[in-house]
Amino acid sequence: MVSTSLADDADLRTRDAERTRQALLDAATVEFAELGLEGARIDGVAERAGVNKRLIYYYFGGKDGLFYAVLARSYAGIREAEHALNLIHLEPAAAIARLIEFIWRYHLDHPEFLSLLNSENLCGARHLKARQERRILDSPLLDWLGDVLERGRVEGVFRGGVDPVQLYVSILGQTYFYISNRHTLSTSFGRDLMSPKAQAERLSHMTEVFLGYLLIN
Amino acid sequence: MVSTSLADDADLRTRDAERTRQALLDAATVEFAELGLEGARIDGVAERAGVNKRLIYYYFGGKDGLFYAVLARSYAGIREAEHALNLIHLEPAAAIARLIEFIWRYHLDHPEFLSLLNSENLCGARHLKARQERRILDSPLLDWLGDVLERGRVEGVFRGGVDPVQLYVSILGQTYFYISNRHTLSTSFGRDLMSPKAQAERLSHMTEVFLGYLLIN
Amino acid sequence: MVSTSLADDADLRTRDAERTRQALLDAATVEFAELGLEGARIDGVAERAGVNKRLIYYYFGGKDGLFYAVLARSYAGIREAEHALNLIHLEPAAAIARLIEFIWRYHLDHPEFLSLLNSENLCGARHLKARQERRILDSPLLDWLGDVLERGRVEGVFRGGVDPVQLYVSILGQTYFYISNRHTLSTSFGRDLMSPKAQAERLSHMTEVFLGYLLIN
Amino acid sequence: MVSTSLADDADLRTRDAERTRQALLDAATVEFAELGLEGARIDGVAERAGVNKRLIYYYFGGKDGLFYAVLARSYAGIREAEHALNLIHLEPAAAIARLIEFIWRYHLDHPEFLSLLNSENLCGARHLKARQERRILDSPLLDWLGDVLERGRVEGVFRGGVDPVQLYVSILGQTYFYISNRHTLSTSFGRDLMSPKAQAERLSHMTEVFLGYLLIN
DNA sequence: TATGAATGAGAATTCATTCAT
DNA sequence: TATGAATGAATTCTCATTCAT
Repeated sequence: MVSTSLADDADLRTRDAERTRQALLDAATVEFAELGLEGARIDGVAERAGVNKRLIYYYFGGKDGLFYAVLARSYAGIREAEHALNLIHLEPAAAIARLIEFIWRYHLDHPEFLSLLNSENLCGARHLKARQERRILDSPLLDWLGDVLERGRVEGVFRGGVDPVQLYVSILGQTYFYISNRHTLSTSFGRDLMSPKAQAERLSHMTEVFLGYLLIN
Repeated sequence: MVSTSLADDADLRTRDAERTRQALLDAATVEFAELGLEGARIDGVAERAGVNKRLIYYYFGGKDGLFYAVLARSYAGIREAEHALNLIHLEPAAAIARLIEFIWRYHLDHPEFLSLLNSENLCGARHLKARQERRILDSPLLDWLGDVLERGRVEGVFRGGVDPVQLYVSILGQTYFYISNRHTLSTSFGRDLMSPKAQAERLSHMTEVFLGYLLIN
Repeated sequence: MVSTSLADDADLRTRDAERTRQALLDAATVEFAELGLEGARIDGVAERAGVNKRLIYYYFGGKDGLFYAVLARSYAGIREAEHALNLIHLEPAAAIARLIEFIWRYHLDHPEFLSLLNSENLCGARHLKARQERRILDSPLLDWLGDVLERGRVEGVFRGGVDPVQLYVSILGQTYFYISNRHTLSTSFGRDLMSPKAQAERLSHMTEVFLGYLLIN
Repeated sequence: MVSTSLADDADLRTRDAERTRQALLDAATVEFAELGLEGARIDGVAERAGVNKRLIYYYFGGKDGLFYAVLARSYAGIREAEHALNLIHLEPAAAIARLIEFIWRYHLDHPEFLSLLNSENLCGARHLKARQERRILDSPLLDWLGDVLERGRVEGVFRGGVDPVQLYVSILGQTYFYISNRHTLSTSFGRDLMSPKAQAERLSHMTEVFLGYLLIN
């Protein structure tokens, strides 16, 4: 009853190890998102994870390694979500609307991702540049957006000459800025930007802008 | 162009409170913009300013007081620049183009302002909320944009029903995000986003989007 | 109307100087009493006095000089109060009771004096030892107590062989300790030691003890 | 007598948490007693203890936590010493004399305790009030004194109507004040109050006062 | 794999004091 | 006599990281 087979022991250890890693990543995601790269504390992460802080060094090498792991996992998360999106069988206009809504919802649901990106940009993207894992940065959305724009042009509903990269950045910018800067914006405008009504208005405005721009007549 | 007058140099050593204050604010603006609120160091600011760090406490009370002063001065700077903008005597479409260009140029020329805003948002805008100096947040641009939209609508060139606040935030978002997230974006796209050519393309894209959206026909 | 005679000017200046000195001493007395010698702040004193802190150096040379001045003035205060006490025309027992009451009241009314003495003792009385102003320490009470004890012995009402110094210290100790240690004592006993009732009980207890000890029969 | 065993020295370098804690408490007791709460230095404590100062924060949270720990241990020390005192099998008068002598000796041997209490009172007993560990403050002496007074009264040797709390405070006051204020008192009187002779005289005076007060006839 | 103990460099902040006017 | 500006040395406290087990 006390002894277990060697294989089981190894298994359990492996599973615990993985659980510990995930607990650390979860905790670190919150810590980094709330406090920024510099503001986050190793002790804070360990405490949130309920784990000895020495393990952060064991698993991730240090604070920067941990941050990179968190960031990479966040990118992986959005990549995964993107794959669930299917624009091909939608009409061009509907596809654009769907894309905007997807990005908007994802940013709303994952403000921590925006915060992590801010941190990464503050330090000149040194974590991403250090490791050349370009894969995690490649979004299929860009290609799909290109397809949709082309399809719309061919069908005569969209204007031509639209750079998918520029448009993609514009969509991201409109959602990102609204959410990431909500505190200063709501202080400026004296409005709650995050009420359900405000959210709905924002989404319909964005959709209107981009479709208004793209659609011919 | 680089040299400063002897008088300036000499005066820096004299007991000129205002000059010392400004030197600290200049230094702190750079330090906070480059390293963020948490990453900035009191020693770093003092060294950049060539001033005893004790004076930071003497004049600003502490790191947070200094940050607020820096932020407030940055807001004042953009407010001042805005006043030089004159949209009234322009046709609606030209006024919109001018507005977009103004914001774009200002953000390009003052990336430190974007960084400061990111820092302020990261901490929930606690500095702005602590002092209720709402004045510094009030931009005349919003009113002017409202006027332009209305003028365009009356003249029959712009669509109606456009919320100036939403549009203002959209314009800001498109410029802000491109500049603030340039490091991760350029890593993602493998493009230099800041080359003169890229800048020009970005501006013309943005103008196209918003005018394409607003203009009827 | 604008010009005043030179003499008046000098007078006014002198009077203002004295007022400033007194304001500083008043402020410092409170600051030192509340926070102790080490806990007291030069800035705190200047602020309480509503005076530039440079003047502390001008008038008193520094923190230690200020503390000594405060202490000396406090001693002078109690010496002055003592002179108003007249034990000679009282019967021995009444004189003792009067003496105890006087000390008790003075300590109650001047807890800052106790605190200052504690500070001075903590640093080995270095301020008093540095200047040999023994005069300020000489209390007439000791002589008067000696007289009363002798008178009582001769009249056959008091026991003999009582050392006035020991008795004086005992009386001081009983009042001093109760007041100086009131915070820990009241925490220990869970009683408010400073209510009027508690104060009255304390005084009558002390009087009882010392008269019970001294009186024959 | 002075030398410590090799084992002790070696162990101080090992990772013995309890030993480190005690070393810090010993060092801090001296530092706080000599310099007061405000005058004591974290660096001073660490240096005296031969320990990294970071550990003060690790074990005690900060200066105040350390002070409380020191104070609590000091209270525990006197509580322990008290338990060795046995008054029950002594005659009332002898018991009182024994009690006075015990307190006197304890204060003489532990002047640091008096100093710590002064510090605690200076700050309004905030450390004790913050934690509600009333137990450490409860002395058995008070009950025992009550018993002795009652016994004496019943046996007809002591006067009645004596409040044990008042008497206890009086005894404490007489010993405490003499020792705690020895520097100013000896400066005042120009006598060495701590010579063996002076100590003996003080003890006999105190005993005489309280027995003179209590005993009938 | 996991952990409590320990550390050195550095962080913000404080403080008595002096300078220049 | 008075004052705002300036300073250097401390002082408390923090932090990422390593050690020993």
